[in-house]
Amino acid sequence: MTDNEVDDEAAALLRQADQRYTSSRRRLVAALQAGNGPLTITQIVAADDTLPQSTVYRNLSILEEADIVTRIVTSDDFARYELAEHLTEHHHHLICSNCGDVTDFSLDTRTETNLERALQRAASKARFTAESHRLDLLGTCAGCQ
Amino acid sequence: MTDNEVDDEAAALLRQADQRYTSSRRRLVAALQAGNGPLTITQIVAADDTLPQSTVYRNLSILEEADIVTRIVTSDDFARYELAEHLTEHHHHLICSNCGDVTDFSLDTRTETNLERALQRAASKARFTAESHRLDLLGTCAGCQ
DNA sequence: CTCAGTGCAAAGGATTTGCATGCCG
DNA sequence: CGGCATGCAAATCCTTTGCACTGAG
Repeated sequence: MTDNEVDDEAAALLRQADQRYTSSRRRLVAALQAGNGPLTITQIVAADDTLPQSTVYRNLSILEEADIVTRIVTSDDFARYELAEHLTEHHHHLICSNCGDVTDFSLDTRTETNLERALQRAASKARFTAESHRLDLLGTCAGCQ
Repeated sequence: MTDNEVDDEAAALLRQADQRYTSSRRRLVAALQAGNGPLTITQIVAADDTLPQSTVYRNLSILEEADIVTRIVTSDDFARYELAEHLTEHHHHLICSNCGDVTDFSLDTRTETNLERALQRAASKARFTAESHRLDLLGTCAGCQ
């Protein structure tokens, strides 16, 4: 999905949620598209310091409710946000235990499909209705070696 | 690993970290063994209300540092704690999006091994040193259907 | 004009910490 | 006895909210 398509989709989703696609919200979506992994509020404010923190928090929460962004928590004290999966590609996270930074990666389709199947089996055994899965790799990033 | 073995191992790890295995700490380890998934501070205090919150927080953090317990964050505002992986079995989590509860599950060895390999490939491609992985299934638990 | 969106500053809530007391070694 | 562990209460810090103001339709 190109940047413009994401933009259009975001506009549609917000309209559907009776929300406007304001300048702040556009800039948030743009910031998230620019990052190569989920971003913290601090990182977003640093990248665009015309956005006050409260606006960032408030709008991210609205974008989350409209299913445009997803909120992620890792282990440190900072929530991170990324574009919702249907606006990107299914992917996973490399989480650096040292600096806390998070970047995206993907598995090959074969592995992903097999995993999906195994998870489905495990879920039904526990009478659990699975909606999605989340897979993180913990370790040390290239910069922190 | 039996409960007693866990206890012995915990004692050894604490000694190694120059920490005592006090009564509060024993009770925390016992509480975590009893649960069939990671527990929140609230759940722990509810299960053993002779433990003051501050002691629970403080000791869990010490136990975490001694590599006896692991701290987990899901999406809600409560951290959860479980026994470290080397004191249990490798497992994953079913996270209920409705009630927030977390329970354990495992994958068959075959799937787990293949996954491990695929992750290793992906990690080295990103010059990331992988230490462990974390796999959660999100959805609705049996009780919340 | 109206009303949602904005920005500041103050409030909220999980978690942490200071300090006096108690207890293990 | 000495020092770590404990428990209470106060402090922290990310996050949320109240309120008055601004701007788009």
